[in-house]
Amino acid sequence: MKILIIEDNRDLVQVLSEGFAENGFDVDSAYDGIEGIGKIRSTDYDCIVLDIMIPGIDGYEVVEKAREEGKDTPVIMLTAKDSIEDRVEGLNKGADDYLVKPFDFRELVARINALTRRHSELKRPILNCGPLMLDPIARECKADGEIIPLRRREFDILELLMRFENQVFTRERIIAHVWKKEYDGTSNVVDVHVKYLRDKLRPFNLDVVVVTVRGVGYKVICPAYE
Amino acid sequence: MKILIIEDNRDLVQVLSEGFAENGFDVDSAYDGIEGIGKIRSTDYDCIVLDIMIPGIDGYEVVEKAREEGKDTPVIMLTAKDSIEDRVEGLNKGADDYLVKPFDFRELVARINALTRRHSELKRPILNCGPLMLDPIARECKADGEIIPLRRREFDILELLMRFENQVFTRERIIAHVWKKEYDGTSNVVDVHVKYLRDKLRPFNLDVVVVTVRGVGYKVICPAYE
DNA sequence: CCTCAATGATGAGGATCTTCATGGTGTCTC
DNA sequence: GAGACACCATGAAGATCCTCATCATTGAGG
Repeated sequence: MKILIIEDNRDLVQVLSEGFAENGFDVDSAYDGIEGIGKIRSTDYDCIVLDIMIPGIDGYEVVEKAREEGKDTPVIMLTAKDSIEDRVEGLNKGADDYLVKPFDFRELVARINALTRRHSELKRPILNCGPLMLDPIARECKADGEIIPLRRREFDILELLMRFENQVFTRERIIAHVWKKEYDGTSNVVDVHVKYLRDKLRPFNLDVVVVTVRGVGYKVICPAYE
Repeated sequence: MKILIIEDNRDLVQVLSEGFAENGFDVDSAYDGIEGIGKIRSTDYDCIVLDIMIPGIDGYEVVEKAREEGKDTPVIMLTAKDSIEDRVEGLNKGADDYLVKPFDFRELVARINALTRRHSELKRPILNCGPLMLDPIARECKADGEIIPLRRREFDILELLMRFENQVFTRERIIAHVWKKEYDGTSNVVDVHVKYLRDKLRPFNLDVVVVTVRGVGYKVICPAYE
């Protein structure tokens, strides 16, 4: 299993390389877009881990170029937290999954495995829950083919819950994942955004999808399977 | 020079350790609060790099305990992006500086050097510019002793400019530092927040402190030295 | 000096997010 | 079943942030 890391932070590259090596991956690296493109051209990788903010050609263009040249190697993008929302077009250029910095290394490995496992079938991870569909890359949420415009918090919460369907998340864990900070124990932000989310799903008779688990937290269920 | 890293992400610990070693530091590490406290008790470090979100006892409590026990070793906190604002009290528990993840390794080294150099004199880095004073740890901005309430963006921009007084920052660099994303070239967010900032400084005749450098960006000057 | 174009400043409006207060609902005990 | 309590849902208001359109300023070239 051959992996290419394109990332200008050399320290991060070193950590990742060692981590991957421990996981039995064969690792190669590039420190900017030009070098990255070159390596993609000359070698067949099983997966590419690509930072967006790199010197010269940025990550989006790297994916685009790779795709134009017929490479369909799975690509996981690393992105800073705020870059997500306003880059939807860029995100559509062909990446298969993404991870927000700072991230958990185990999660990165999990996503690489998920992508390479199903490589050659459907790649981009689309989350489904009955008629509800969520595309984390396009950052789109649809029900019955109709786009439901979600705001950042709503989207992030729904994505988290849908990635682990039927698994309960405490407010702490939701805050930690979505807000990337610790829970002070008093705020009810999560509740409020869950309400917003339900309000938007209700017209599709889907608000039951987000279920309250009293005394614990929230989870997403797929009503079709009930 | 002996440094202790308290951080649960073992990969990050390894990167940092190696980086520090290259800089001639003697490195020790702990993976949670309890272990950290223990090591602080038993050893005299020159500096402690401390993540806030660690298992068990969190970073704030570690600093607090260390200070209660009379340790005045400089502490640099690592914090996720959103944790800043609503943790002012926690931040006041005795840390000397902080760094927002994801950060640049060179910046961490620079801050360690700054802290240890002036250890035993004034430690906590207070940024001054004539009558204007900014405390990044307390997240407070004062003029003539009076607190000027700044919002997140305003504070972050002012802090960046004041850390490098008289140095021009382009909108790109400001966006990269404060928003931690790349600049799309169209938005005028920076301009707007600079205006907000000036509006708040004007009552103190301090809006001239933030200077426009036409065609380039903004910088902070200290009018007293003119 | 005048004009034009580029650049920055500003005002207004709206989108999003958060907090707070209140009321409802489930759960436990007696 | 009634009451007490914890937990959750909701409405409303305000804080913060961002976009857009417009106006002012600056600098260059004629």
